[in-house]
Amino acid sequence: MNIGTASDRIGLPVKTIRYYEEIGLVRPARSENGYRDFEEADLQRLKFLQRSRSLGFSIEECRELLSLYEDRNRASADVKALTRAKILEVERKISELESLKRTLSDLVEACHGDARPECPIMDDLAGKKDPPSTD
Amino acid sequence: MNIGTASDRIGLPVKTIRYYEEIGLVRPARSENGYRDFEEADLQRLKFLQRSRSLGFSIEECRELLSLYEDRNRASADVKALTRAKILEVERKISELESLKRTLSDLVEACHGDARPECPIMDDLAGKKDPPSTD
DNA sequence: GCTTGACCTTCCAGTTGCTGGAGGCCCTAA
DNA sequence: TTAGGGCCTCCAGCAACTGGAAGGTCAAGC
Repeated sequence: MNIGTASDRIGLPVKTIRYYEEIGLVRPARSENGYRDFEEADLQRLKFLQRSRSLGFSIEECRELLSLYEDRNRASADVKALTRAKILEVERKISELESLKRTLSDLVEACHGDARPECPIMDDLAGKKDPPSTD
Repeated sequence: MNIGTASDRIGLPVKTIRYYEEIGLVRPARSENGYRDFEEADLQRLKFLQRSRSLGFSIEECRELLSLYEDRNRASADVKALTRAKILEVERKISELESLKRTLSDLVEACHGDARPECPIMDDLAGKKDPPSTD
C-alpha cells in the first residue's frame, strides 16, 4: 500500500507519516520503485501513534509506549505509571492556565475599555504598582 | 548600561534580550566598543515584554501591545479586546486539557496495573473497541 | 507512443521562542 | 603581561511537524 492510501486509511498527513519514519517510529518496506509499501502492521503502529499523540503523549513517550505495546510480556503497571505521570502533567498545565485566566480576567474587569487611553491592563504590563496577583 | 547589568535588573536572560533585539522588540544604543548600551526606557520595554510574555501573549501580540503601550492616544478598548481574546484562548486550552484528563483518568481507572500484560490503556491506544470517549 | 496529471521520492527551509556553543574581541585588575 | 570575565556575532538545535522545490514513476487517454 502506498503512502497516500495509508494516509487516507489512518487520517495522518503524508508528511507526518514520512516524519515518523525518519525518526524511526515506523519502518515500512520499500517497493522496487522506491515507494514506501505499508502493510497492516504498519497501519496498526500509525493508528497507535495517532491515538497516543492525540492523548498528549510526546514523541518520546510514544516511542516508549510503542515498545511496551510490542512487548508481549510487558506489565500493565508500566503503562499505567506512564499514563498517571501524564495526568499529573496535564493537571499542572491546567492549574497554570487557570491562574493565568484569573489574572487576565481581573485585568479586564478593571479596564473601562473605551476610547480613552488610561488602561489598568497597560499599567500592569508596564509594572505599575497594585497589579492583580498572578498567584 | 551593559547587557549583563540589564539582564540582572530585569531578570531576563542575556540571550533572550539579544533575541528580542534581533526581532526588533528593543533597540538599545551601542557604545563605541560595540557593546549594547541600555537605558531606562529600554529596561521599561523589557519589563513590559517580560510581564506580557508571562501572561501568555505571543511575541507578535507583545509587539502589538508594545505599540499600543507607546501610543499616547490608544484606546483602552483595544487593549481590552486583545486581553479578552487571550482569555478565550486560555479557556479553550483549559477545556481541551480537561477533556484529555478525563480520558486519561478513565483509562487509568480501568487498568488493574499489575505484572500481567493485559492492559485496557494499550487496548485503547491500539484502537480496540470500547474506548472511553475523548468528548 | 506521447502527454498529462496524480502520486511518489529526497532535501531544504520555516514555524515559536528561545538556548547553547564556538571563536574571537574588549576591559580591568593583579 | 596575563588571566578572567563580559561582550560580540554566527550557527545549530529543541518539538513536531509543515511547505515547497526539483525530479522520478505510473496509469489513463489520445
